[in-house]
Amino acid sequence: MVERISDAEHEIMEVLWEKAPLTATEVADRVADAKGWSLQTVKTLLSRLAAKAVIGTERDGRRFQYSPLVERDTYLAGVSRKFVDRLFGGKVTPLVAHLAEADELSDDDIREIEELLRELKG
Amino acid sequence: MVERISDAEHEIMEVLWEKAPLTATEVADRVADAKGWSLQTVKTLLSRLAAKAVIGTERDGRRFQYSPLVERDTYLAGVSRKFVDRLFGGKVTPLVAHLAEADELSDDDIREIEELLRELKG
DNA sequence: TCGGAATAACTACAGATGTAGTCAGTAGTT
DNA sequence: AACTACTGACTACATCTGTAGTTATTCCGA
Repeated sequence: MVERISDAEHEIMEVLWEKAPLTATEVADRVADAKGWSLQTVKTLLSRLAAKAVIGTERDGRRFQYSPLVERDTYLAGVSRKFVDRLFGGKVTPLVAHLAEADELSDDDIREIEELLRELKG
Repeated sequence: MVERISDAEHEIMEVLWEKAPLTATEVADRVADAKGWSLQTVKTLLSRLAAKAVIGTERDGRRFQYSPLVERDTYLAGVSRKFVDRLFGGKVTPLVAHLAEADELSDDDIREIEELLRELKG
């Protein structure tokens, strides 16, 4: 079971999933645009993630290199599962149905998903 | 925009979405099995939901009748949107793809979804 | 009418979260 | 060798969350 990752922590993870290892400063640079967090804030989030053993640290002189210890897919699987369980009784179909009815699905989306499902069946 | 509803609060909402209006005691009875919360806890959650204007109260003598002010569908739409935005770049297809690859989709699920999509187009 | 039971309002409190500030050590520069 | 800037470690603090306890009021039954 992957530890709970908060919203802010998740932003950091996305950066590290895209490229790792990175130093705290490098991570801060990459979230600066989107979030405008101070370097200190980023460091706090990195510490918390490291404390949860979701990312690993490797000393590099006076600083650390941070890398994810959890695959993005693994994390997504856990979160998706929880989401579907909590809101749609664990069934994916109602979720898709809901998104469809809420007009979240364009015709293109529908075609894409149909294609995907065809491939799944072999 | 619907206010953020916490996990515990969501449990309460599910009860009220199923049947409303209900008094605090009635709500407590209905979540007792699943969650084992004390009556006080349920009342706190009801107060917080009322403070957020997600449920409404109507005086009934010395007590309150609570009812949802937000439709379940509306709420689900908002939460689903946020979820898909945050984790799948706003695209539903990758979500379905992910669930599929993570073996979260049974053959039956796939058939159901295909059926659903067919209806959507027709 | 009086006392107990029910009920809302208020208070509590620890842990998580978002968002930093401060401090102390170290590496590189002059 | 001394100073400065970078960096991790520790501290801070308001808000949200989960989970109640306490208090004051009010209604119903004896």
